[in-house]
Amino acid sequence: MSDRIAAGKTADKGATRADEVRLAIEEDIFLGRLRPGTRLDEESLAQRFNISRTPIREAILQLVHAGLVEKQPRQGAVVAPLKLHRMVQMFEVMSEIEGLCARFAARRMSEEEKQALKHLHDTSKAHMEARELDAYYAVNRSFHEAVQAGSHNEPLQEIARGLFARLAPYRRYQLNHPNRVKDSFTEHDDVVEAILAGEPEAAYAAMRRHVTIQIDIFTEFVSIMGGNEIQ
Amino acid sequence: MSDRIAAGKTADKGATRADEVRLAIEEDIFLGRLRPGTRLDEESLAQRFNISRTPIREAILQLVHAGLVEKQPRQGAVVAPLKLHRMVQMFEVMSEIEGLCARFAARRMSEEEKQALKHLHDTSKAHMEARELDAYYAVNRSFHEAVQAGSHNEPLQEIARGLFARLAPYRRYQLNHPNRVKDSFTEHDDVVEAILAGEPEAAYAAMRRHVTIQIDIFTEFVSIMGGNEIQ
DNA sequence: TGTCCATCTCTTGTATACAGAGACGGGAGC
DNA sequence: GCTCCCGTCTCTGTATACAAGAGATGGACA
Repeated sequence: MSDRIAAGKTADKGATRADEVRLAIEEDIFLGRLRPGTRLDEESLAQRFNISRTPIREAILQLVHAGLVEKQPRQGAVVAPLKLHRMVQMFEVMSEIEGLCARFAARRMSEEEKQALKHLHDTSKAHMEARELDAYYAVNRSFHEAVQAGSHNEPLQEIARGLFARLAPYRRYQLNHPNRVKDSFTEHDDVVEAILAGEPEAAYAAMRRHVTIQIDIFTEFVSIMGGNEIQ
Repeated sequence: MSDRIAAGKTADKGATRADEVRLAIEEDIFLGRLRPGTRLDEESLAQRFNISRTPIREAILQLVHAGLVEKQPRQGAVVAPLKLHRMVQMFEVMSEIEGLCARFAARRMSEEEKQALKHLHDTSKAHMEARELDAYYAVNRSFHEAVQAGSHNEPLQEIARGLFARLAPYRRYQLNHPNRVKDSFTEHDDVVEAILAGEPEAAYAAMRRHVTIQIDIFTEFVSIMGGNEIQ
């Protein structure tokens, strides 16, 4: 049964093989085991998961429509390599989308949600002070997800998740920027404050600034690398 | 070859049968030939297009990920019926996304693009005065697409297109609202003016208002119908 | 007569076989 | 020695056959 699927989190009960494969490949992309540009060969994937090509094809199609994989008729699929200018555009949209989430969150979060958000933020502070990078970034992701959920707008959350997924493989590049963790925490601080105080525009501005700074760091990184296509 | 595909626009040269089927079904949904809630039976679709179930399944999967179709494992696919509160949320996001497009457009549109937008707007005025409803709404769509393209941000355009596609089957309901065409034109007028003048925030506000009004009309329509699920 | 259970059928999910389009390499010609 | 063309070969796209789950239907029992 599910032992046929080698990697990744276990899928839901009612899920099909295709879904399990999709989750596994998705995780491989997130974690960098599959780098952008890597070819996805149907036959070898079929062998790896010990199933036929049919569900593999379906999984790949789903990934194509999630934007994680690119595919051209009769020329196979590769993990989507993002062109630089497109990635900058995506960050640009991301900053607005996340800002929007924060604006809604400031208006709509329940007291429980606000407390949960504050708790997440406090946790990340502990990780920051202990210099636990990986833990900090894990909580960081939860933080953003909490704000997104706080928007109480599902389509908006889906858009945010989609953008996040497509940018995820590139986020690790900013890990090593000097003082990034400390600055990031300070920016989060502004966001939390505005949301807890129920100030939509301040929350929007703070979150937008936070994500925009990531664009700066990213383009800075790219200009050092000098490449037009990151892989 | 392509004569196997009965309906819709002809697909690209390199396209697969699955792509052709997807386009055909997409158009059926847009034009209301397939109403939300309609079951998509793989076998009968295969017969209709005179191909096997395999490409049909791929087409359906693509539609699922475009949000036009919903699917549960082993229970088939139906044209996505939107829950009311979800639809309102989508309009809510749409107003922000289109507002964002307008904001970017005001900053980034070239002189040629601005002239083309103005020309579209003038054309719609003629249709309005001649009371040519269908023509007006066709140009209306082009108008919105022009603004989206003017944002010069592809991911943003994709998001806007996706939302538009999912809302398209429901838009026709506002056709008959009293004075809607005239009001709509006036709202467009504000948008055009702001964009031509290069005023991002005014363009954002005008476009946001324009789409928000559609939400009002829509909810008004729904409250008259009284249903929780529109079909 | 109503309800519950078993079976049956219909539809989807998966496997496998086949066909066709590009890619790649070898050989021939310049 | 280099280039171009043709054949082969691999991989994707499609068809078809098979398996399995979900809902329907009918019968039996209360």
